[in-house]
Amino acid sequence: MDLRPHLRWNGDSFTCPEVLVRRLNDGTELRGRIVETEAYLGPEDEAAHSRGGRQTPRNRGMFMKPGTLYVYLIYGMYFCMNVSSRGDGACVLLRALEPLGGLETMRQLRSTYRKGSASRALKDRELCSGPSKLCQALAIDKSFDQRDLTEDKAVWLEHSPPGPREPAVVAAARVGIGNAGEWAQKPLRFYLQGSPWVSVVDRVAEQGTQV
DNA sequence: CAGAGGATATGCT
DNA sequence: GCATATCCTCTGG
Repeated sequence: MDLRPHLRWNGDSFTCPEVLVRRLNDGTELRGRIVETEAYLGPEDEAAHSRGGRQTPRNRGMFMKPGTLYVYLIYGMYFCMNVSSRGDGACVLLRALEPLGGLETMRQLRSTYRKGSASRALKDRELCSGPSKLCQALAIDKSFDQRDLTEDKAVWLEHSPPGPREPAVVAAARVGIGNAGEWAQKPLRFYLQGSPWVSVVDRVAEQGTQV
């Protein structure tokens, strides 16, 4: 298994996007195809939590072996899910999934965590179109931090069957990192062009993308 | 549709 | 104290 998805997504061998599977305690399996990621390159990356090589209790998973999960709490109330990609502080943030199975359970999980929970039913596109949304939809929380994605019984990756055409991948600036200098501009966010499941579409970046 | 504001744990100055 | 790899609700055009 290639556990350096940001290289896969960047390279010319992007033919088999991965499917993330989450098995709940009751046996329900939730499935989503990864359609958007961000790469964080490690100590040199000013926008990464591992910048400067600093290790804290929070970011320890970034420095563990490739395939280790780094799940952290953001803004005091949401989770983000990353996969360590080299073991030196580099990782991949999962930003959006195309829901493939267990959508009703995802909808339930999402509304449970949401604020005014009594409100409207969520559309399919609202289930996994953001890093913290997908954590809610798949019931991923801090207890998954530092787990091994290649060994865990509750969460793993599967290859999705190759489609008729290679999907075009857009490389765009990462989201939500305004204060990281030149690193904020680098095209380290990758998503499937035209996918309705991504969190943020960058029309300008798509102009420069070779299809 | 765009923008403002709130919730609030963790790490840094 | 202050910023942050976010999301949701409310308001105004």
